[in-house]
Amino acid sequence: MFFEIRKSDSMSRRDRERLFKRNEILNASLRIFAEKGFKQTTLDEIAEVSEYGKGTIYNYFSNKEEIYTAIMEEVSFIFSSRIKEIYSENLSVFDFLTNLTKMFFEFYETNQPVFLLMVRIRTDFIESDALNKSELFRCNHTETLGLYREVLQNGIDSGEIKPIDIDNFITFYRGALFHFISHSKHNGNKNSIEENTNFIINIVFNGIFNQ
Amino acid sequence: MFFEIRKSDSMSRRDRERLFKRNEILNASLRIFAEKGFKQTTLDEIAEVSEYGKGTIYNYFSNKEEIYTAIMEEVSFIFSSRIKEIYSENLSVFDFLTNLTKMFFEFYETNQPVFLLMVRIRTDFIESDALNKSELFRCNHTETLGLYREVLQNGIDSGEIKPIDIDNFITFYRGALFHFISHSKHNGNKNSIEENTNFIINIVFNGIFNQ
Amino acid sequence: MFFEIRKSDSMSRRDRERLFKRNEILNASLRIFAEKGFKQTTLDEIAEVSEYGKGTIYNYFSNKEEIYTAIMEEVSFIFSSRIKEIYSENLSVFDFLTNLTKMFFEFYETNQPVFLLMVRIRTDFIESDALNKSELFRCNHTETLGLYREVLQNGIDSGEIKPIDIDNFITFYRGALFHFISHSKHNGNKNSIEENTNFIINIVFNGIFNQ
Amino acid sequence: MFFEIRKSDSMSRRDRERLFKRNEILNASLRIFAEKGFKQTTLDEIAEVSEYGKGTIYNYFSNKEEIYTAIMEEVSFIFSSRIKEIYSENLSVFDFLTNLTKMFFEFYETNQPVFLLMVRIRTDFIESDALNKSELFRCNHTETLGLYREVLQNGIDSGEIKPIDIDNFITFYRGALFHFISHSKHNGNKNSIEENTNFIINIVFNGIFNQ
DNA sequence: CATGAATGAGAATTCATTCAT
DNA sequence: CATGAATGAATTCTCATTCAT
Repeated sequence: MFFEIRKSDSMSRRDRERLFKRNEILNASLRIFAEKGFKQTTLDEIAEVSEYGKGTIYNYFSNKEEIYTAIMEEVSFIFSSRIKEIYSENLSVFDFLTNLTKMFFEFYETNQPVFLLMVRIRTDFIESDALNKSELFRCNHTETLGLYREVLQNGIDSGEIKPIDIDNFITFYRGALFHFISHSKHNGNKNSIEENTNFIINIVFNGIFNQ
Repeated sequence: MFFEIRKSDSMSRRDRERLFKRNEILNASLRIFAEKGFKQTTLDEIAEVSEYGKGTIYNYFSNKEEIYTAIMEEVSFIFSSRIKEIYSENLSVFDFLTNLTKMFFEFYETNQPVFLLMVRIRTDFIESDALNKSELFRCNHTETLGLYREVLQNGIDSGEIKPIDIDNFITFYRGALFHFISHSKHNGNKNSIEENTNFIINIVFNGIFNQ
Repeated sequence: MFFEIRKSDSMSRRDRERLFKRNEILNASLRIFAEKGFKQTTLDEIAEVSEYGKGTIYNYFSNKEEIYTAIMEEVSFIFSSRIKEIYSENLSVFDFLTNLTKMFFEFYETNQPVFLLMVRIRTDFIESDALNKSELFRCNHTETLGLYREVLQNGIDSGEIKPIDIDNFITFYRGALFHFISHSKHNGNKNSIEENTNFIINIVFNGIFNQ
Repeated sequence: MFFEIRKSDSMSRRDRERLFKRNEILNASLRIFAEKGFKQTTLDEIAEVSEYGKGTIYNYFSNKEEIYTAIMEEVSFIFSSRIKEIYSENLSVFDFLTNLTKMFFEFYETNQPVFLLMVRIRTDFIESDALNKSELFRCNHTETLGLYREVLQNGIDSGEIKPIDIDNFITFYRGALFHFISHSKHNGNKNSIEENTNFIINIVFNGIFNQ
């Protein structure tokens, strides 16, 4: 499960239970949102999958959008954290992107719905404008971009990579990667994470020209 | 406008008018579908934007899904045609992908909603299963893939490009390109079509490594 | 066809044509009303079956209800006439009802939709209150009842039949007959008109008791 | 009211309440269906008469047809049960039909809408094909017919009644009876149940011939 | 007159949210 | 808190009727 209690020490039993149930609802919702999108997902379904009453859900979230936002914030937080971790290792652009790519593939492997949901947000950003309202979400996004930029700028400065337009490259790379991952299963891709990672990294760093 | 009367010669005035109005409805729907997606789009809105009564819409299409399908079939047909044209010039992989990339950028420039809608389908394929039912749509898709494959295989055989996994490359390339284009405006990309095309082609063919 | 031009002599060509077309519409409507009832029948269907444009129909009738009323008035008129004919022969109750019964069976044979429609009215009398407004319809009904009553009263007076409650008998007899005829096909009844007539007349006049 | 809770012992309060409300909806619908027929009846009206919100109705039935089917199944079940009871007394044809006739008159007296609805089904069988789908309904019908047949066959074998065509007689008798009852009020029939029963039974068993 | 396109009032159905228990 | 019944606003779709050509 994606939503799990992590720092339960400092909480009262009541608070822990509350958080636990809240997470159960989020996990159920996550799966359905990922599969169907925001509008398509009904509260009846969330209630059924989460095995709580429909009314109960409203004790934890004040409306459907809030559930979606909570998920997206957590998702963006997790991704942001993972990226930060990799960033903190002070790697070359090549190693940074290799690790990043591997991390996304692994994430897909273990948390497919979360990943698909993230991809979906990038298209659906209009379906629910909750995200635009979410300070946290935008903040994570901006912060992450900053890390990417820094690594790439260093790579350019050190001569590791060509002096490309950084922001465009980020758009390009993330689009390619997320799309590739989310369509890989559908397209019958049977390669291992390493093979897929190498495939992408190879293209991006060396190109497909022979020589 | 995307839907326009092309071969009106052989039609009666009545038929031409009917087609014209049908196209008006399609053009209006297209914009809204592109912006909001299938489920989000209401018939009231289509009626309002197309400036017809709600009932009138149903004189041209038997339900909402049929409008969506009609659009998608036309969109897929147009893209398929453009790709075929480029393919028929018997170009090298480099020139093929360069022209293709330019074509997609140009398409975005002149028919932004159509392009966005196409991108949306790739995520939304669940929202409406109309597409799965559309023989024409699937057919265009398969045919297009065949062209890609042939060009790439020739490129590999002739030694122009490395012996990459063709299907994975197609997934990668299309994902990258479509995502890049659809996010370029949102990301403040001010480059010309040529600049953007070169940017992408350069990465894909030469990589970002410095030498 | 049920609606046919009968007295066309005194009419101008224009009037004859008008009447002819009006009848075509009525004949088409009749079939559909008989099969589906008033509400279920759409003007689109009437237009299609009658092979006239929807608008044309409104040149002959000012609304759907008027078509229905026109049919009902004609139907009630025809039945009323047939009953009058039989009545005018001054028959015994036995012969009167025998002829009447035979007539209804024959009518069903040649004009099944008309007959079914008539039966339907007896249940549907609420669906369209047109009938309540139709003076002619009520008039035919009353007149017919009068004939029945007279024949039966004469039969009672002459000692042919028992002194039964006349109005109740009429209700009973008509209900039985109409229901029997309209369900006969559905129930797999393969008897000839004579056999069916005898069957009913026999029960009504002699009863089913053995002796 | 027609729908009432009968075996509430084994149910929880919640289930009892749910059943109670479901019955309220059915009773309201029954009246309207009887008066107007299936198509004519709107959910707005059912909601209004049953004094529930329109949405509430959908918590108990998944669509309008299901309400109609539920009613028809119950109606057919009740009638079937009553007929079985009378059948189980092993009566002569005369007593069987007398009791049956009385039962139908009594039923009309206490549950007029239910009776009218039943009569309506016999004409409307096309309006909603729900009935064709209802196994239970067809089953009750077939079973009931079987009882009629058995009683009549015994009557023929024992010499009580003439050797008539049984199926045709059933069609005749039921048509006559149902029509008579449903039109009696409308026709100003003021007789008691006994008088009406005797009237019909007398005709059917002894005929109207004077000796 | 003939036509069929245009229309909107009306009907069924869905679903987020409220609320009494 | 937990629950699910109640609700009505919103949505899709139908169809009698009008009207311009």
